[in-house]
Amino acid sequence: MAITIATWNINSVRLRIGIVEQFLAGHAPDILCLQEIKTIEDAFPRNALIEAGYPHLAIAGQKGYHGVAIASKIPFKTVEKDDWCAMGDARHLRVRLENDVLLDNFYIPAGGDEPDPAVNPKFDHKLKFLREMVQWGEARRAQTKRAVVVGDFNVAPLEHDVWSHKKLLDVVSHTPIETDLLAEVQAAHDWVDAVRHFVPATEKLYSWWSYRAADWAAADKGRRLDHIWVTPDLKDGLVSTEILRAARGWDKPSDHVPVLLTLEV
DNA sequence: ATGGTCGCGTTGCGA
Repeated sequence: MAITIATWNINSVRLRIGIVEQFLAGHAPDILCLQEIKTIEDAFPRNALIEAGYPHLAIAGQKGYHGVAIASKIPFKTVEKDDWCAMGDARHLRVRLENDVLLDNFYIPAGGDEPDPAVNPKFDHKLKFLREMVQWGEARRAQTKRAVVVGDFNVAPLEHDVWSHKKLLDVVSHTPIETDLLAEVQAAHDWVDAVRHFVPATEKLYSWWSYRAADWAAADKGRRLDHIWVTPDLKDGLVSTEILRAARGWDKPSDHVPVLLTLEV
């Protein structure tokens, strides 16, 4: 069967539940993975998602910061969450689907402003998180052949995943130390970048535009921070992808837009 | 070169 998985950094699910409903009504993914829900689990807008047709909910919440969730039309066999870097942050959820496909949803730390782990603890945390992901991939690759990983990775890995490769080489999200580490994460499980499977690496492609631009669309200084990867065994099942740029122009938008993948599993 | 805008939960912090 073909399923559609979407990932979206929503930047407060309570504030933006209206555009979540709009997105689900218009695009009807089978599974929606959210990051930065910015709420505890008890205050998560469960009823809105159930009424929208997504009764299967996995939520890892935290007061004020971070937080991830998975809302699904199809049931989960299991739900797990890992504690990355022993920080106690709500940055990860894993579900097993009925066909035994594993789906991991990540919110990787943004990393602050200064790209130097010696002076910036937030950047140090980001690099440690990525190194743990390398270990995770190496440990799991032998036993997990059918898996999808999505999320806000807060790294724009390729030259044309940012509006100016040269100008962003020393900007957190596109520094070589981060892009090299993300490449290690990808290699550790031979992950296939599902979106770039369909869009050539020579084409500019973004999923995030800063709130600080006076006119985000005119300036178009975006970055591709949100990703969907699949294991090689699922590569032949890739059907299509979409980055919903229009969502950046919706009422009271998130600074990220939904990224969608349809695949046969 | 600088500062620009968000959301949460209080007026600072993280993005």
